[in-house]
Amino acid sequence: MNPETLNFFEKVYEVARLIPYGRVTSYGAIAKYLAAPRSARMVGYAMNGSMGKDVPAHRVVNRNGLLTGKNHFDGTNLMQQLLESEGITVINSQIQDFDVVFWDPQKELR
DNA sequence: TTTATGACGTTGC
DNA sequence: GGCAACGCCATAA
Repeated sequence: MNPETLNFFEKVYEVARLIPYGRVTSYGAIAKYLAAPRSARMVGYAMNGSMGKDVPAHRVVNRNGLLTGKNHFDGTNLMQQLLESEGITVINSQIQDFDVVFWDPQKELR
């Protein structure tokens, strides 16, 4: 496997770990921060490999604020409960006030 | 090796 | 402003 690919995955995990409590971000934002805006899907795939690690994958959603990856968690609404326990309002796998809780790594970390 | 698929995003209608 | 289609790119079959 390419070293750069490993670095890409590691950077995804690193950024995900930096997400503040009660905040969320999108796959595209992370991909853009990693200078790979065309590889947003790979970010999602990386999260799949992050399961079992110290990565808050539940804080990463798509640009719509929709919990598209909730199926990859054990329970059907586990991801939603995790977010709600952090003070984020989630209704039917849809984050409310997404623009408020949204956390842009490129803007915050710069 | 080629084809299909997907935790996404952008563009066109 | 909402829905459909296309593009990207790594993994799986």
